[in-house]
Amino acid sequence: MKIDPNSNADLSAQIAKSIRDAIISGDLIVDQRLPSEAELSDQFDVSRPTVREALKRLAAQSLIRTQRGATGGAFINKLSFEEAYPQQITTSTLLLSMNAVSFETACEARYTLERSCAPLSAMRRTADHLATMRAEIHRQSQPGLTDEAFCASDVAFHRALVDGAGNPVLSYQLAGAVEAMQPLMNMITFSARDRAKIIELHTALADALEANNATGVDAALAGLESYTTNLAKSVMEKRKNKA
Amino acid sequence: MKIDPNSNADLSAQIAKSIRDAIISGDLIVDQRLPSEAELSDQFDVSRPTVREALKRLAAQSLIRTQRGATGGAFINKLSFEEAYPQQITTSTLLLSMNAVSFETACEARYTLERSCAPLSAMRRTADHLATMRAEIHRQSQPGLTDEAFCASDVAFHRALVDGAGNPVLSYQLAGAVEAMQPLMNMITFSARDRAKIIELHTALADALEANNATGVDAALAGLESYTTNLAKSVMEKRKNKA
DNA sequence: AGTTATTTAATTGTCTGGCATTTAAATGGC
DNA sequence: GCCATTTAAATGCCAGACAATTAAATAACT
Repeated sequence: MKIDPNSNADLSAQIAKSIRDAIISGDLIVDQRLPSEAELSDQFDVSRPTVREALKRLAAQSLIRTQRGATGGAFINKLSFEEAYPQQITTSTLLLSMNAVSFETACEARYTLERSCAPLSAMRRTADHLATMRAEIHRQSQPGLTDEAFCASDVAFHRALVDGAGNPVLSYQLAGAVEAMQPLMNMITFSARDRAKIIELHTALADALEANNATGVDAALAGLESYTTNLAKSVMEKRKNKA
Repeated sequence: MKIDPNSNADLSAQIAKSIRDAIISGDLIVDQRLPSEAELSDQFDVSRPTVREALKRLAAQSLIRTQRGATGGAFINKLSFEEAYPQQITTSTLLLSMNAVSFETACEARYTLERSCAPLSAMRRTADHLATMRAEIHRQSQPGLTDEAFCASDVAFHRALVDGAGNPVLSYQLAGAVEAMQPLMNMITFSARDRAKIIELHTALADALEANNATGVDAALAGLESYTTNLAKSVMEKRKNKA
């Protein structure tokens, strides 16, 4: 392994890329131990701090994990869906907040993706998924619930719907879309009347899912999308008038 | 800012988290300059190498960029969709290869998501999107094309379809699903007959898109999914018999 | 005065060397 | 054979230094 010291990229970035490529290509496999930091600095002909910076880059992407002690070192990490979730959500959240994506666009994407899960979920959802959704509906109808808690429950409800499709890849992809919307949703203050309407649609959704009725689920989601969008629009309108 | 030296997490990880949280919460805004490494090491009461490791972690997630020189430093990076794409693809690819996701599951997720874009794309696709797709179809019918090139063209074709929906959030979410499939698709060797069938379905898809016919697009995608799945199944079958 | 060349200061990038901490294995005593 | 101790290997962290880069301040020259 050799590194070009005349490249405009950092040495640590080059080394990280070199190792990352080896992981992606399959040259390094899960749980395999990388050479020690001292050995790596020999191989790449750089100092140990530089190697360490490279390893931290990889650790930030959950590509490796490190362990101290005699048999320690850096190991290729088995990237799990559970680990990838938060990163996906963080990235999606920042993308939305930094790129001035309109509420409509984000909402459209979210419901478009979610509706695609409806047929599968209507087919495969288990009793557990249904129970989770009913429980969240119940929580949502509690009076003293804060807006944040209401939104969190909303996320949990929709996640159960998505998970009902029984496809982990789908769940992963949807996590970003659904959870990243939460900060945006939190900006909307839900009145008691709005909550009742949302709960009504959630109940219709759960009923349809219980009856394995894909069309009904889809209709409920469409209803939610249009209601949410209109709600957001009127909230924005009010704010503009006040200011 | 204070860091707990007794936590089981690395100091650099804690510092990175502290800064990352400040970015997510909006305390640090785009293009804002972080304190210099020397100042940060004072503030967090750690050494400069430790601060640097923290900054490299953030750089690995494209959350900051650094610049050398008198007015240099670390700046909060505006995370763009373009930057986020490759990371999303890398993560999706590794998730598939490390978690023994079956071809069927991955394929189902990919086409489920893609079909959800069909109605929007049939409504909004521009002439450009259509031209890209026609061009890719033409490339796919070239005789001497390698399997890799054929798959790459396939990806470009489907990406044009997704982009046609005119929703950047949707395009971003789909990028992972579509592109991460490519390595799996590459494992299938396409015979001339298979390619002809795929091109036929692509043509039908483009025709339906040109006619703003959402149902037609959806049908073509459904056809592609079942054809691809069956193809993969028979390839796996043959391999098993040989071995 | 205006323009160009030079110096200076600030900052990141990298290296050397070292010590602290953690962990498992080797060693030794019973 | 079992338990306590030592040892060695590895990561985690630090101090200090120098190199490279960059922009601004300064000086020199026309």
